[in-house]
Amino acid sequence: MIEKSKENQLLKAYITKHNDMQGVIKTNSGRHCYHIRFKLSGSLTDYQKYFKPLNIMVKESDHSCSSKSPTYILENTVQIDSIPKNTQLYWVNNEVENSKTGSTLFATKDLSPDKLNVTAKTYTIDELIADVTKKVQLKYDKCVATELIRLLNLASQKKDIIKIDPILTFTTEDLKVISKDFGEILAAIWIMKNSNFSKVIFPKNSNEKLIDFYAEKVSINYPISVKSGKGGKVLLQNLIDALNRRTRKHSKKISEEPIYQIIQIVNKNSAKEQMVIIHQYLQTKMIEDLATILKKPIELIDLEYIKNWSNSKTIEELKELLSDWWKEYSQPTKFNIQDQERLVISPLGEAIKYTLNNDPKLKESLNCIAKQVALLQVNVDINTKTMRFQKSFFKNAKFEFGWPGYSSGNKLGFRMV
DNA sequence: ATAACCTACAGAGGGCGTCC
DNA sequence: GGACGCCCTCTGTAGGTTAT
Repeated sequence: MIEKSKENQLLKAYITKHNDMQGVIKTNSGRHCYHIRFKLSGSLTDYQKYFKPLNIMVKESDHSCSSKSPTYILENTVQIDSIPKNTQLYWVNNEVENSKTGSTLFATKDLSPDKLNVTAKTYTIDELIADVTKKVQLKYDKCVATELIRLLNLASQKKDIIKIDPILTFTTEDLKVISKDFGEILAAIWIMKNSNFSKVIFPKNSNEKLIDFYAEKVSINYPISVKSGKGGKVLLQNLIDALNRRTRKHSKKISEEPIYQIIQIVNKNSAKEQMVIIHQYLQTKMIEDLATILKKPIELIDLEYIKNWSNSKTIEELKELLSDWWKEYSQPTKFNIQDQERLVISPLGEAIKYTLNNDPKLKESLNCIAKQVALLQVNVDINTKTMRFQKSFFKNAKFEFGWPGYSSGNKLGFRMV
């Protein structure tokens, strides 16, 4: 394992500078270990060729910095300025064709409306199919483009379950990415056909998080959200942003909602901090019990204290101290960790959604707000043989608090159930 | 420029109810 | 009583943004 050092920091800066000149864009990711991350296509021989002018050689790495993309070691063969000879730095090549897992055809978001350049413009079904067809033909080779175009045309049918015959040649992993990103475009085509919308418009990606597109009927734009597979959670903040965007005549003021204080806590505090503070605000039994274990008054417990406390003990000691508490509320399963506060914060977060969902006032308040935010959620699920669509009206749906979990780093959210 | 933080996207896999 | 599928909990990645 190569640790971060003054020397490889310099090496990273040196490579970054060269990449910038070559137009190779760096991807920011500081996870797991100190490394540099950028895309380079080809094989090891091609990489050697790329790095040769820099007097850097590429080696296979026995340590992996990413489970999706391969890790290599970059090493300078001569001294470069103040970088000593043989300084090593991990490099993650996130070029999609080299992915170890997942799709090897489509990188994350490559098939999204934003990347396909169809945002901020209104489309009828035919216009959308025509434009996306053109974009896909430019971007992918004939085989891939043909299959994607088949999907576009198939989505324009008046049924929920659409048979794909002959079956698709994509792998299951490709199909996940297609469902997730291309699904937004397919859903737009499907909903126009199946709910008599005349046009759709995709907002610019940066603008709206919860709304994937707007569909037009009799000159009114209705917000629509798309989920693929089992669907993810949505941040509470997105709810508020979406509501502030469109003022409704009969909607109550958000600040009068019981959920308002929770939202404030979620907004003002980091993902980890809020898990402590919400428990304190709601005065849960769980935080009382934790206070007993920590031997610290509830109001004096904060993230900093939990960090210091948990990281001053061994994992075995923590298991002994916390096992009853975990058994009562939420059981973590990952123990091979550096950030030992996880063993306290993760259960607090996993448990808080139940506390919130079991509070009728809060849950009703969440539902009241969420129902106003969009017209429809369209679920898309694609496998090699079928494409399934399902629509749910927000006003008839039920919502719950949910949390994507500690390792995601996300704040408290909600989802349609 | 870098490290740390944040967010969108979820998936993996085990428990558990149900069917044969 | 084993197979199967659903559902829930816990775990995860890629890529963008912010603070220093």
